[in-house]
Order: sequence, then structure tokens, then C-alpha cells
Amino acid sequence: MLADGAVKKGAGSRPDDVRAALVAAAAALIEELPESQVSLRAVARRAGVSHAAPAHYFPSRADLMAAGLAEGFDALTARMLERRDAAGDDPWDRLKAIGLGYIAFALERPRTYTMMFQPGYITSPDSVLARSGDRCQDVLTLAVAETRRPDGVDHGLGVAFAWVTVHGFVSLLTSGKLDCDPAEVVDPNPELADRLLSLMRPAFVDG
Amino acid sequence: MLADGAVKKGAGSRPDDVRAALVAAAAALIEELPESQVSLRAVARRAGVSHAAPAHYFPSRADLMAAGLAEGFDALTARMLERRDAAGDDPWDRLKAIGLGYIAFALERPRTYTMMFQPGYITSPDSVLARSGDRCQDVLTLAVAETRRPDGVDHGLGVAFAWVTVHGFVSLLTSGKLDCDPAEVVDPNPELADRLLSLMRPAFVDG
DNA sequence: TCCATTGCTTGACAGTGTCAAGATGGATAC
DNA sequence: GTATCCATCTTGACACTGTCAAGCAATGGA
Repeated sequence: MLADGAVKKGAGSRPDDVRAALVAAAAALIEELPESQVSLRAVARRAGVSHAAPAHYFPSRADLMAAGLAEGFDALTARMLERRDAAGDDPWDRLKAIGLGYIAFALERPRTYTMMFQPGYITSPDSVLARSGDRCQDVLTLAVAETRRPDGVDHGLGVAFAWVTVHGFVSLLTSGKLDCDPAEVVDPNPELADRLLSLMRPAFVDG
Repeated sequence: MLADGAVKKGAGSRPDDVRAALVAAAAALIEELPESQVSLRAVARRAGVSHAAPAHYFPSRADLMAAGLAEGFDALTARMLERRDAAGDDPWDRLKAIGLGYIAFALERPRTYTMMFQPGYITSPDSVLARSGDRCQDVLTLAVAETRRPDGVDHGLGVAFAWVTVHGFVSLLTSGKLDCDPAEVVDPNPELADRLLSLMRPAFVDG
């Protein structure tokens, strides 16, 4: 049996199979191991190729990690959209749904999430990782725009405030600074997240 | 000339000189280099000792890093207290001063700050790093308690909200996600931080 | 059939964290 | 004064890392 994401040699192997296997292996290991243990060679082993194979697709370890992390941003974006579209028409409900989806993703894949925001993996503003991060931010930007009211806060500040709140929350949670169990925050016990998001409500909608 | 924090051998060298030099060297390198380049051996070189000397004081690399990061938490705490004590008597002014001090520290020493919240360096709740983190949180807890009003939010939630906001802000800033220059946020242009902190004001005080 | 290019492997290098063993020097015991 | 001990630190080794150079194998074009 081949390992998860490993490449079948010979017959069925097409160009870019190895690349896809490497990205999949990187994404898997990023969540399974501490950051320092996600080595280029470990990813290559998981993908079933030699230790130098990644060099043909990614200039450095950072670029391979970035490719795996970009998948993380895409998954986060998908999760937010899913929750938003199930939330109905009320702008605040939609924004809050996005926030809860964001929190749920980060707590399900904490190592991936943490690494997604690690400086050093974005090598240029046009990189795959930067672009996937931008698409993620677009979802939030749109949802904040929907809540707009004449006397509301500046739009850019609102986006920053919303993002800051959810990011700070999951970041402190996974660092163990908010003495409560991250595993219980979303599924069995969503009150904390709910109440925290409600604290930022006055910045967006009336009442 | 000896490098910063290096140990003078022979005459003046007392017990724990090497330990202090190692911690100082670690604290310095943590801010100077990317996390992956702050190696045990680089710290030892900086401190002027052999590559295995740190093992006599710290069981592993993580423990040496934790000692350097604990100094970071202590410096952060000192910065917050300094700002608070200069802020007068108004509870909200004091809380906001703490927040601005927090933000200033994090943007002055971004690599140190980021690493302070990296999971993996706290080996036990009684570790030096955990304790210095607790002292830091105590300052915030006290300031939030001062803002208390009868119909206000739950105290624990208030502490979480305040911390989440400043931590999320500097964390996104240093990740490059809030398209503005972190170097300019505090000193020449404190409006953004000021406005962001003001958004959480309704959760703490009236008016 | 020959050749060139692509895709990947093997091998090497310096650097890393950690462990074992040896040196060194100051304090204590006799 | 000499011997012993012990903490402190060094040296050396090991497996592992990221990256580079060289080589092998297969594919596609002439």
C-alpha cells in the first residue's frame, strides 16, 4: 500500500503528478508535525520520491511549504463561503457566520493556520500563497461592505477590526493563553466565540 | 573586543555568568534572525562558549529559546506598566495606554513577539516562560477590572476581548496582512492603532 | 537510429541538535 | 601540601537537515 499522496511510478504517472503529490504531502505533514519537523526530506519521503525531487518544482523549502499553505488558505476561504451562504440575508448574520467558519477552520487545523501567517513563506506579493491569502481577505471585505451604514466606521478599519478579532482569538487560543480548551470552543461549546463576536457588533450594525 | 554578551574567561567569570550570557545571546539573536536560523550553536558562538555548553543549563534548544522569550515577556510587561502609570486615573485611558504600549513593543521587536506566542516553547505551566506570560496577563486583567461597571461584560470575556484585539492587530500587521507599514503604525502615525482600540471601547466603558 | 531535453536519483557538503567522553580547575578532605 | 571530587566546559561523534552537482533513464523529435 502506498502512503497517502504517494506517486505510482510507471504506467499511470503523468507530468505534475509528482508536484501534486508533494503539495499534498506537505499539506498533510504541516498539520501532523511541529513546524521544525516538516522537512523537505520528510515531505519527499511521504510523497514517495527522492530527497532532491522537490528541488525540480520548488526553489527552496520555503516555496514548498508555501504551496502547502496556499491550500490551507483555499480551504479556509471555502469554509467561510459555505457558512456565509447558509446564513441567510441579514448582513450581521452573514458576517458572524464567516467569523465562526474562520474560527472553526483555525481550530480544526491549528498548525496549518498558525503557519499560514508565519512571515517568511510569502516570498513575493505575486506568490501563490499571497494570492490565496488575498482571495480569503476578499470574502471578509465583501461581508463587511454589506454591513455598511451611513454613520458606520471606515470600511478599511472595519475589515481590520473584524479580521483582528477572529485572528487574535484563534491565535491566543492555540497558544494556550485563553484558559479554555480549543477543542471545545466550536463544536460542543460555541458560546465563547459567539459572545466575543457579539462584542464587535456595535462597530458594524445598529441595535 | 568581545561580542555582545560574550563571557570573559578566567578572572572575573563567576558561576551563572555563562547562563546569563547564553540567555542574552538568545534574546539578541531571536530578534536579529529568522526563527529557523536561531540555532543552539549560533547562540553558543555569540556567547563565546562551545556548542555543547548550553546543554549544561538547558535540556534542549526549546528550553534555551524559552529563557530568551521569557525576557521578552518581562520587557513587554514593563512597557505596559510604564505607559499605564503615565496615563492618569481614567480607567479607559489606562486600558488604552496598556494597549498602545503592547502594540509598541510588538512592533519594535516583531520576531521576539511572534516567537513568544509560538506553541512548543512552553514545556510546562510552571516553566519560566509560562510564568512570565502570566505576569503579563495580570497587568491586562487588572486594567480591565478597573473599567468594571454594573452592566458591563463578563470580566473574563473583557480580558479576552482586549487581548484578542491588540494581539490580533500586531499579529496581522507583522504578517503583512493589513496593508500598512508596521514601522509607521506607532511612532509617526498612531491614528490606526488609536481608532482600532476605540472600536472596542463600548465593551468597557459608557459614553 | 541518434540526440537532446526533461524528470528524477544518487552523492556530497556544511550546518544542525543531542549525546558520550575527556579535559580543567577550584573547593574540600585528610 | 597533597589527593580527591565535582561542576563546568570542550571535543568529538552521530543522524538528520537544505542545497548543490553530477549522473541515469526515458521520452520526443529529427
